[in-house]
Formats: sequence, structure tokens, C-alpha cells
Amino acid sequence: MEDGTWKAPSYCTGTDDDVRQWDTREDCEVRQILDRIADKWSLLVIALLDRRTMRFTELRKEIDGVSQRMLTVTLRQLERDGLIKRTVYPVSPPRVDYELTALGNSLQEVTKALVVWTERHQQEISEARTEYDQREILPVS
Amino acid sequence: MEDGTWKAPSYCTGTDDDVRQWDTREDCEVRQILDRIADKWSLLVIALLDRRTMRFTELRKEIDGVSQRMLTVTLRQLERDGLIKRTVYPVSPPRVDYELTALGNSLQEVTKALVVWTERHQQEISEARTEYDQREILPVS
DNA sequence: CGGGATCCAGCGCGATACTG
DNA sequence: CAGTATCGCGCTGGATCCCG
Repeated sequence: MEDGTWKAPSYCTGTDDDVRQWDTREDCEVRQILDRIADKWSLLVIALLDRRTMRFTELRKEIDGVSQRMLTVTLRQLERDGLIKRTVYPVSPPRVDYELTALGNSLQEVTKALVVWTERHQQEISEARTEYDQREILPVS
Repeated sequence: MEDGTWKAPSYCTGTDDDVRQWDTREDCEVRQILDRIADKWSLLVIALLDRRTMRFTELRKEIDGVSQRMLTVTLRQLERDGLIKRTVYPVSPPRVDYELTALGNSLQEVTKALVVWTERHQQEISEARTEYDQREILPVS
């Protein structure tokens, strides 16, 4: 749409610790990575792998509602991004272990904060929704 | 699918500070809220509203690629969740201001950490992807 | 300017069947 | 057990038109 020139925001250059300026461009790498991380299953997988190794079926049992296909796809993406390590044991029946890499572990700490926040404020959000929905019904007065 | 009985995980009762056990059930409130926050635009809106008030068009200009419809939908959801405050000025032409609530501000701090992480590690992720893709091509040997 | 209403395309995701 | 392959639906989200 526009020309390809743009100034790298502070969080890209690392020269500024005030991260107010996001790059909101669609093709920004940060947005692509965020989209990946924020998909339906990735956060759950990363959370479950906190400090332990898990097998495929184990993960599948823990994550309610995930299809075998989507678990496979999610694990492959996370592996490709270097966030988890996949270990195949050449035995029969096959056995595959998944664990976080160092990179994945550092992400885990950040996402955990997000979950803790959600847990801690779900009551407030729930109340806000109720109040909002009731306002909708009342006359404008 | 199953019976309605389940034990509340530690992060729901708040009796345990080790948040390893997620509730991974589909109808878990935490997962619903995470799904909401992690949609395509919410994080960007919350980020942009950091410590400032913005108008609709202003937001739309900043967020590359957002349609007017999706920006409206996103803002309504965030307002319903009590994360942002919407102020309508009865003037002509109309003017609507958006700003974070206290709740939204606390979330902002958490999500900022996620963005900072992404920024700081995008290089590593990019390299991991390249390496992974090259492994795919090589013979198993 | 800041929306609401409607229509519709893409694809994320689930269901199912098959495999080493 | 841990996948791969195929098919198809639903829902997110984009395009367009209209409005106070």
C-alpha cells in the first residue's frame, strides 16, 4: 500500500526500554509470532510442558477437546519455532516425547503470567459482562 | 459429555501459588477469556491504548489491516469485558474516545511482557524455522 | 465521524479412515 | 502409539452499503 520504508520501533532496535510503540503492520514479524502463539492450542501445550516431558497421548488426554490432528499440527509448529523438542524412540509401539527447549521455557514464564492474570481477574470480567449485558436491556432513559 | 463434577484447580481457588495445573477443559472460564484476549486484534488495541486516549479513526489508522467492522467488534468485546472505557461526546460530527480501565491497564502490563519476549526472541525463532525447514529437505541418512 | 446490517470467502478446525 | 490424508463445516473476519 505505502512505500516500504519505515522506522524500526524501539522494541525492535532494543535501544529504548519504553515499549509503547508497537509495529502494527500486518507483515510485522512480531505480529506473526503473536498470532502463532495465540492460536487455539499452543498456549495450553506450552503450559502443560512446564518442567516435564510428556508423551503424545498424555498431552491429548490432558487437553480437553483437542483433536489428534490439531495436536499434531500444533506440536509441529512449536517444534519448528524451536520452542519444544521432539524425541522419537525407535521402539514398538512407538514412543515420542515432548519437552520445552530453553527458548520454550522462557516463553512459558511469560505466558504463565498471562494465565495467572486471567485467573486472578476472571471474577471482575464476569461481573463486567453481566453489568454490560444488563445495561443493554434497560431503556436509554 | 461427562458429569458436571470437577475439582477446581489451584489457580482457581487461589490456595496454591504453583500454577502448574491448568484447567484444560473446553468450558473453563480461563480458556474462554484467553481465547478472547488472544484473538486477532484485541492485543493490539490494548497495547495502543497504553496510557492514552484514542479515537476510533485514530486506532484504525494505527492498526494496519483492521477493517472497520472488526475494530468495532473488538472494541465492543473489550468494553463488555470491562477492559476499556468508551466515551461518546454528543457533538457533530460524533466523537468517541477509548481508554483503558484499571483492569485493562493491569492486563496491558502482562501482554507487554509477551510482546517484549517476542521482540527479543524473534531472531531465534526465525533461525529455528530455517533450520527446521532445511532438515525437512535432507535425506533421513 | 463512528458506527450498524448484511453478505460471503477463507481457513481453522473437527471427524473419520488408514498406516508403520 | 503416534501419527498422515482427506473431506467438509462453522465461524472469524473482510467488503460493501447505509445511517444519525
